[in-house]
Amino acid sequence: MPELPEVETVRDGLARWVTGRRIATVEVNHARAVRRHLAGAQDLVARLTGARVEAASRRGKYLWLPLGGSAAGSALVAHLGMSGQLLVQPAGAADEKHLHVRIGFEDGGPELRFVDQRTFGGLLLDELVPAADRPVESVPASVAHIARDPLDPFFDDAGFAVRLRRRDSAVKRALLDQTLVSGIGNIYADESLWRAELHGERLGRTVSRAQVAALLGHVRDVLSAALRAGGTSFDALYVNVNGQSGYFDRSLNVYGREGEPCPRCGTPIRRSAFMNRSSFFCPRDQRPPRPKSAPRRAAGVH
DNA sequence: TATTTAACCTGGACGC
DNA sequence: TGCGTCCAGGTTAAAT
Repeated sequence: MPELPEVETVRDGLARWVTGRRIATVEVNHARAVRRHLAGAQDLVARLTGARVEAASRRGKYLWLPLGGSAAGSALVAHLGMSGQLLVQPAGAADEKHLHVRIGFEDGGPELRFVDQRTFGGLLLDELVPAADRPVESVPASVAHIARDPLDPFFDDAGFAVRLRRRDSAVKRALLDQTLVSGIGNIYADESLWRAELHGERLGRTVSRAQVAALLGHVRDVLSAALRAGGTSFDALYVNVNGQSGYFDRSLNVYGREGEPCPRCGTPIRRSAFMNRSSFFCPRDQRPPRPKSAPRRAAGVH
């Protein structure tokens, strides 16, 4: 699934292959893929046509291409959802089964394709606005609510710790909250918590400052290692812009490894349901929090 | 206000 | 073989 390392790998590919090129044609085959562009597919096509791609940027799991020329001040924003792909393909290559948007360029070179099996992802054209915490930086308005990611040099470690430790909900829920810290999904949340020897259901307010600092360090280690491996792929659902899979899945310690021995202590990895998805953890190294005790009856009352 | 849940979506795995 | 059910999970609107 595309989390930060996968999205960054795609961003890097877009920077190499698409930057500096002028858009000639845009074809939208599936309206759901542009549902977040509220003005509609026709408006998206009209505004993109003739625009020049100036760069490829990212915040968390969101990608965007700042535009110049007729669309200056705006950006083509993409989110890959769970199965979205941005592919750079020769213009004559066979269409993918779930090809939803095709963007051709004036130079006649490779085209940019948005392919998405589950259509949780999508594209939109949006205005760029100054970042709230650093106005010299601009982000699409639709991405402004997303926090910086832990690999961002302007990520605020102390602010993250304060907000996390104020929470009356689970640490894993906080890691997945993109308005608190971005780029982390289910896979890297479980891997980071395992490395930090923290159970994901521990409440934020029970975690010490030192534990938060250590957790952030592990998050950065996991994300960086996955980035070096080109991301994690379990199937053909995540690929870079050239259609190649990453290989970090070979380095996963707990995710998807129910019943296998914990690489640290040998205890079988356990799986549990959490937030409508699966959590994988070592029951020995990551002690679950004690369940909340039932409210005591007042003395003498039956 | 803070927190949690459900819906969206498709294809593969699995049981019968 | 074919059918039905479950599962994967990022985001957000709705519910609690």
